[in-house]
Amino acid sequence: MDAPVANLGSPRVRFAPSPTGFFHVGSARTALFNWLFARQSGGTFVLRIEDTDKERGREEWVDGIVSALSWLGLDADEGPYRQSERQDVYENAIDRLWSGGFLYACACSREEVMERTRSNATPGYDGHCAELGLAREGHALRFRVPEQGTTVVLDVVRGDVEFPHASIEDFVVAKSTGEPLFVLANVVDDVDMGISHVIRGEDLLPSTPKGILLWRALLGEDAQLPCFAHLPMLVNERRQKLSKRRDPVALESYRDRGYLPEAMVNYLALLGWSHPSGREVMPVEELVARFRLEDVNRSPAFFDVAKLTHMNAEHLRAMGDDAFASACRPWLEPPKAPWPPERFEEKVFRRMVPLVRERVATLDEVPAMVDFLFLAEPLRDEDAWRAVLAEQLAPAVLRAAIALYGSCEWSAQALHEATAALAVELGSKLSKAQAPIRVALTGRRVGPPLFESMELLGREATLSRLEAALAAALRVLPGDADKLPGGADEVLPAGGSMPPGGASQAAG
RNA sequence: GGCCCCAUCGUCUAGUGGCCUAGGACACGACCCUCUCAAGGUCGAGACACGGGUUCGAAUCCCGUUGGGGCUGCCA
Repeated sequence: MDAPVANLGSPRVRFAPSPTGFFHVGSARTALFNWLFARQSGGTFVLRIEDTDKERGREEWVDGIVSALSWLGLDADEGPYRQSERQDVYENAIDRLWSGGFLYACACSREEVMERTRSNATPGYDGHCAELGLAREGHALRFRVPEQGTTVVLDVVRGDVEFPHASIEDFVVAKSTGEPLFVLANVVDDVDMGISHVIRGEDLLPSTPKGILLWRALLGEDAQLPCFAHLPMLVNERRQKLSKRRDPVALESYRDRGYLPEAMVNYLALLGWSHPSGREVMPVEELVARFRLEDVNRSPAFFDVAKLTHMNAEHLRAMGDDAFASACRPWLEPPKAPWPPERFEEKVFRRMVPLVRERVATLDEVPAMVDFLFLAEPLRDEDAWRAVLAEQLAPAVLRAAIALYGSCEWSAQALHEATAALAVELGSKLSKAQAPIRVALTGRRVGPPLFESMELLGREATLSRLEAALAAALRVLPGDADKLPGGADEVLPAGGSMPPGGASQAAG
């Protein structure tokens, strides 16, 4: 091991996940706070994979960590280092601890340890093997915790936390195979990598005094310890620590559901920290500028998807057309999009961008906003379709619309005016009259502004969809004009002119 | 059980002894705007866990209680 690196110069922090599953939003928050601190202090952000347990780590999980950090934009300055490649460093540390008399070999089986723990008044393992003088080889190695005294954790967010040594058992630092355990490898690496600030979840607070004991055993009683900051836990609605088993915590799933990395970062930053001005929606640069470790609070925070969703909508609305369009990319082709790729028209979509952007909270809502433009027939929301077309006014509106749209100027404004006039003619409000037209064209009762949509859809598709809807409306209203042997073409109003069947005006 | 942490609206939080009849945001409700839906605007309901201290004065400091959580592995 190299000489100790004191807390001089710029800070060095590390994010040290273990690759035991998909990437967790709680891990993302820890990584973010480390990264923010490093960036705002001009420090170094180190990525270290804690894969000392060979039976659990999997390469794909390491890839998951790296890609998740990359998606969030939390770039590491060093690493990833892997503990699995640093065995010699730990063995060397164990040698030194052994020869320094800090360790003893323990031959107790798991069952024996459990019995001793249960029957003994002192917490944890009772130190049974401490004075047996067993050989080092083939045995687990335990750290000899002093019986007297207290170890104090100096924590930036929690203040000084005291742990009486009497409450700390003689913990295992190396397996009987010689492999190091987390608490040892973690400290050895922090020392070796010159880590100045340990920023991690509060669940690690109870193991911190053990780490400090090791740190001092390795470097001496007056060793320069890192500055600790234990972040409040992220909890579920039942106020329990977020769990991979029961809670939706996979970062990837949020990405796949159309959440923006900048929204995720913004939201995560607000869990346990707040901007001094109270501002909530802000770019990452602002987070970097204002983040202070000392301002992190102490109480657990519920990961609230509803608020994340709101944050996402805010970030979406703040995006430029190009950025929004490119963020939409994955949602504009199968399997996320329901239309055949060859029918998609970039120009048409780009015209829709400003209308869509302010109506979606997540990107996976985008396809449903525009699918009617790229599908031969709109996808029908059957409930909406039936309900709207069953209105008494529907056939008249559709007939009049067909007549009007056959000849009017094909622009959103002209269509708006024509439809408004139609409503007046029928003694209806425009808001009511537009409903059957909307459902005829888009299959849904809600969606982007109707007249802009119509302009892009084009006269031909508009008219044929209106006619199909009229036919359907007459079927559900038998009293109106029963029996339509010839289909929609025969129900055009007498005074209406035939549609010229012009070519699509879409995206002209 | 032991050790440790935490405690302001349903949720995230502001608040560091008087500026608090406790502020903001999300969610919720009403209204306005409006071609639907959003967005936006206005308004509304909604919290200092409890009990003792200290103090002229406490959400803020101290003690206790209660509640919640974490840790307690030859996992990390």
